This record gives sequence, C-alpha cells and structure tokens, in this order.
Amino acid sequence: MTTEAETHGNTRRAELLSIAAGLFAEKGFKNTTVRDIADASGILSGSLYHHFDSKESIVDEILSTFQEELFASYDAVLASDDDARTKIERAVHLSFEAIDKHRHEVAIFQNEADYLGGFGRFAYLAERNAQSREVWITLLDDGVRSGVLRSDLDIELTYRFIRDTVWVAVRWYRPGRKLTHERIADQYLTILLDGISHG
Amino acid sequence: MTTEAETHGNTRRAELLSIAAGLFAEKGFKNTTVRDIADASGILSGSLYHHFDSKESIVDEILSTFQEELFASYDAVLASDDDARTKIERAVHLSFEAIDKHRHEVAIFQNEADYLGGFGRFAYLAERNAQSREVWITLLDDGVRSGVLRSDLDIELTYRFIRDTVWVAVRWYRPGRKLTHERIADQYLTILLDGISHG
DNA sequence: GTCTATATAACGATAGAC
DNA sequence: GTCTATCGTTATATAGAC
Repeated sequence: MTTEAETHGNTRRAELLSIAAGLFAEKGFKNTTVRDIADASGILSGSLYHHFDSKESIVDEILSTFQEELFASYDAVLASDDDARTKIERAVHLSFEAIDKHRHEVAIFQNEADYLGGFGRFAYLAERNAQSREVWITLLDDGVRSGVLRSDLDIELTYRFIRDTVWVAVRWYRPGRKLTHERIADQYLTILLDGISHG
Repeated sequence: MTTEAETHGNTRRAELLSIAAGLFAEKGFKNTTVRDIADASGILSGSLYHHFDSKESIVDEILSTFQEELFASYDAVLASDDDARTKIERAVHLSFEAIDKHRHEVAIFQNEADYLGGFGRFAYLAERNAQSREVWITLLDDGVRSGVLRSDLDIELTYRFIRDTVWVAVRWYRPGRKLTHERIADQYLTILLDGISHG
C-alpha cells in the first residue's frame, strides 16, 4: 500500500530527478553543480540534501532506475520465440525507443559511464555493459547460425558497430521532429542489413 | 627560420600539450585539473602558466591543431579524381587512421565539443562540424548520382550514421592490438556498403 | 623555466531555524 | 520541505623569488 504522503514525496522526488537528469545530460555531470539543480528546481542548494545524500546519489538513482527498465525489455526480446532477424529488428527498435523516451538517461550513460565507473558504487554500470554485450552476441550468433546473417562476419566487431551506432544517435535525435524514432530505426536497419551499396 | 631555442621551447610545449591531451581524453576536460597536468609533467601547477594562458588555451591548442591537419587530408580526398566509391573508402580509412594516430585529440573532440562550443573562442568547432558534413554529403550525393549507391537512401541520415559510427570507435580502439585500424576500416566498409544480411 | 606562496572564486555538503 | 548561514575543500590563476 502507498500513502498519499509517499505518493507526493515520490512525485516530488521524481521531479527533482528529472530536472537533474536534464542538466546532467546537457552539461555533463561534473559541469552541473548542485546549485544548478536547485536553481532549476526553484529551491536552494541546501534543500536538495533533504531529498538526496549527495550529488552522486542523484545520478546513481537516475542511471540504475533506467538500466533496470531497459534490460527488462531486452530480456523480453530474448525470451520470445521470434526468428533471429525479427529479434534483431526488435532489439534495434527498442533501443531507439529508449532514446526517444529516456534521452537524458541514455545521454548520461553514454557520456559519464566511463568516469563514474571508477567509483565503487557504480560498478553495476560495467556489469550492465557486459550484459548488453551478451544480448547482442547471442542475437548475432543466432543470426549467423540460422543463415539470416553472412557467415564471414566478425561478430565482435559487428556487435561494437551496432552498439555504437544505435546509442550514439542520442547526440542528435530530438523527439517531436519530423524524423520519428521508428523511422530512424527502420532506416538504420536497412543500412545495417542490406548496406548502402547499389546491388 | 627556426632557432634552437624556439625548437626546444616548441618540443617542451608539445610535450606538455601531449600530456594534457592524454589526461583530457581519459578523464574529461572538467575532471582534469591543472594540478593533474602539472603532476604528470613533473612540475608544479603554477609553472604551467609560464607556457599557457589558461586551461582553456591548452585544450584550444590541442583541438585546433588537430582539426587543421584532419581537414587538410579530407580536402585531398575531395580534390582527387578517384571514383565515388573509392573516395568514400578513402574517407573512411582516413578517419580510422586519425583515430589511430591522434586518439586523444579525437576523443577530446567527441566528448567535449558540445560543452566547449558554448564558449566563443571554440566557435570554430561548430564550423568544422559543418565542414565535415559538407564533405560527406558531397561524397554520398556523388555516390548516388554515379549509381554506386542506392537511390532510396536518406542522405542526411546516412551521413549521420557514418559520422557517428566512424568516430565513436575511438571509445574502444587501442593501437597496437591485434585489430589494426586498416582492418577495422575494411570490416566497417563491408558492413556499410553490403550490409550484414545474407544475400 | 620552475618554485614558493597565496589570492580569489566556486564547489559539495552540513546544522539548525522555521 | 525549504531557508539561512556557513564550513571545509578544491579549483583556476597570479606575483615575485630563484
């Protein structure tokens, strides 16, 4: 059961996290001060510490919450009985959908994971990275084995290209423009699967 | 004419710039303190200001020098009389070669251009970005017009995918390992031109 | 060209009143 | 839950001796 007070506290907390996420994504973790976050929230910097232990705790909560949701949806794709090609298409679409729905979180992970990973409390970021690699290697191996993908592929290199291209789109994608995330995913899959060459 | 004193001063200056570039690339511009740079150089932080005006001047010199060299080599490709496909292949190889020869500079540009671009003195970064876009759009347009590339391509989107995938490799590429930059470029061109799909 | 010493500002975080 | 007030630390940068 959830009391009204808890609900209200949670929405306020979520609001602060969302404001902080926008700033972290736009200016970077180190470039965003707790005063920046407080200003954007309409309160003073000291008041933030009623809600969070530290600046690190804020970005920690942003990233861990997002990662949990993201990998749950990857698991759903892996567990399905779709064929190899459909699974790859679903995984790609799922990633661009994450960029659309959670672009701040994706941007923070892309930009700050290396730096934050140096701190013990963010060790789960490296684990999630390894988990993501396993998902894609599985999908690509299945693709080659079932004859959907070319057998001369360097699987490891292909995985890196897919991972990089899919996530780096967060740098330029903005929701609400002409180019929807579904169309970007489709165009990307066309290039990835069939190439840009004629014939 | 260059005197010996100037030569010596320039090598020392180049040495400091190289040390700073490594730190900026590894830890980020904001996360690297002038004390970090001084420590790594075996001098004290105050002594750095004998060589450079400010921390910003250091990263400025790193980036502008690199950009000048990079775009000179792009121009050479554009000016050549190779066919469209060869030019695209040369441009891709050239980028992976830049990652190999100047990975710190590439990494700094990839990670910090957005943030630094906010300062007036780094306005040239946005100009170089536009220049890079023109190079690739020209190459892709020529490719479609000459029948080398598929005519149903979204040129703008294709350009972004190529740009992102080519440069983001700086995140994982390390020189001196089994995978050479030439082989990475070849594998990447195979995927880009022909796709990963079988048939 | 580097050192000693320090100015000056910004930062993350805390304590207690309201 | 926010404010006032401030502590302790760290950051960029400067001035002058050597």
